[in-house]
Amino acid sequence: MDERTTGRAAGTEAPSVRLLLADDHPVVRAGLRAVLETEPGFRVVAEASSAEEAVRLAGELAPDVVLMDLQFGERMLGSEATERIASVPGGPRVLILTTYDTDTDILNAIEAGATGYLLKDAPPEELAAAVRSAAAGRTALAPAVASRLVGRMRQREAALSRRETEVLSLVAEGLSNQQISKQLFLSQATVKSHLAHIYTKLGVDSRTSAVAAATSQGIIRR
Amino acid sequence: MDERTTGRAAGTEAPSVRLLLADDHPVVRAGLRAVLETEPGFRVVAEASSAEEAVRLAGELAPDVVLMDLQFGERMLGSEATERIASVPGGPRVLILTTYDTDTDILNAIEAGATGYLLKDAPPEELAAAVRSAAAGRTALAPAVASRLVGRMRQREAALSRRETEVLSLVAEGLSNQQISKQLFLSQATVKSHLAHIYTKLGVDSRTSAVAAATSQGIIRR
DNA sequence: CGGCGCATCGATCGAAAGGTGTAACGGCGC
DNA sequence: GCGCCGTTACACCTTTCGATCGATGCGCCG
Repeated sequence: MDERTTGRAAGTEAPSVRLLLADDHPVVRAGLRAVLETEPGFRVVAEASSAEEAVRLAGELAPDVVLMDLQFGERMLGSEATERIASVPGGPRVLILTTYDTDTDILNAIEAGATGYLLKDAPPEELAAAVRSAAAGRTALAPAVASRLVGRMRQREAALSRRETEVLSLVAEGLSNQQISKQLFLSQATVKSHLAHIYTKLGVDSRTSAVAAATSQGIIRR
Repeated sequence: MDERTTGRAAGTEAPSVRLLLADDHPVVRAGLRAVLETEPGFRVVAEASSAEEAVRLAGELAPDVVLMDLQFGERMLGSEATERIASVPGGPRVLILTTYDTDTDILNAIEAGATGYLLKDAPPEELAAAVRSAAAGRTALAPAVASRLVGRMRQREAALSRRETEVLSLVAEGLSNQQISKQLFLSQATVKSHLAHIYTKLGVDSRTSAVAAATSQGIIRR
């Protein structure tokens, strides 16, 4: 709530946390820079506007923490960049900073090795605290994210197989069983079979409600 | 790329454009502030974190331009706030600044009286230029937005009626014709009738593809 | 005032989708 | 090796959906 100085004295040797900002929105990068550089103990060493650039700069500059967006323009390589950066043993911690909070996004990011997951509507103090936690190696989750995680763990049924997800995606695009069977070189019976399994797993009983459920849970995008 | 001074001399009488930033993300507000205040001729007089606050501050402070987000937390009152601010005769110009660029969003915003429509991934120069245009009363559209608009005008068929949109939304949530009829106190015949019209207008032939088409065109959300 | 679009309801009929049961095959773990 | 799971596939039956005819009342506009 109230502002208070950290326990450590400031004048020792300035152990600033070195940051890399990765986001495709210039405005967001400027905002993060503004918010974080006013806080003591942070130094933004570089900005990346694409996932590829983030991976490259993370390797070259070896920052302490990478603040990473999950949505980069059209392609969603944010999670992949996270994985590549986080896989380096002594490498930077990766803090995900995104607008959305779908279950699968969160899970994927954590599986990719992210140290924390923040939402962009987080207040500056929360942001700064999370970065400090990440720099120290501690996990940092936004409250909204944390509650989603436990809810997700409680009913981990909704794990569709790769094929099922593929079928459901085509359903979401509006294709009929007929069209899906042709596109995937299957019989309609198989498509129906997949759909029946999907319905059971999602607890629904129609293609449209399956799409609705999967979309709200972030299993399929768009 | 390179920094350069503006053509106008700075010392005349400082006719700064007075700005109100309305966005629910603190980081974005800070970013806008950082980007715009480094440019000469802009002054941020206030920030609003909700649509209601934006309307109130716009009335009290009478800024020249309001930079307005369309998505405020859960409810989408951004367009409503735009309408209320823009309806005042001598009032501020409203510049929409959002992440999404769906057709109906753009159309609604412009109908609500917005002077311009920008995307958050716009580079700082484009942003500053748009604000200057808006302050001068000129319309400012992001290139991506402009091209969408003309494409939209070309095939303006897809205008669903209010009732049709309502039905389609329920379809998108996964309800059956039966359930929709009960929820809207209609007969299934009427629901079917609405759907048939919807299919004709959207050029599709199934509920799922109607949802897909409407979603991609931004007619329905989520 | 006579259309026109919108919203409401009805009936019919064929096609599509969903429910249930059954089964084969390959991979993976205990 | 045996069982579980994912993927593929088929048959039969019921329900739902979509397409195509209708029809009525209402408000708006030229």
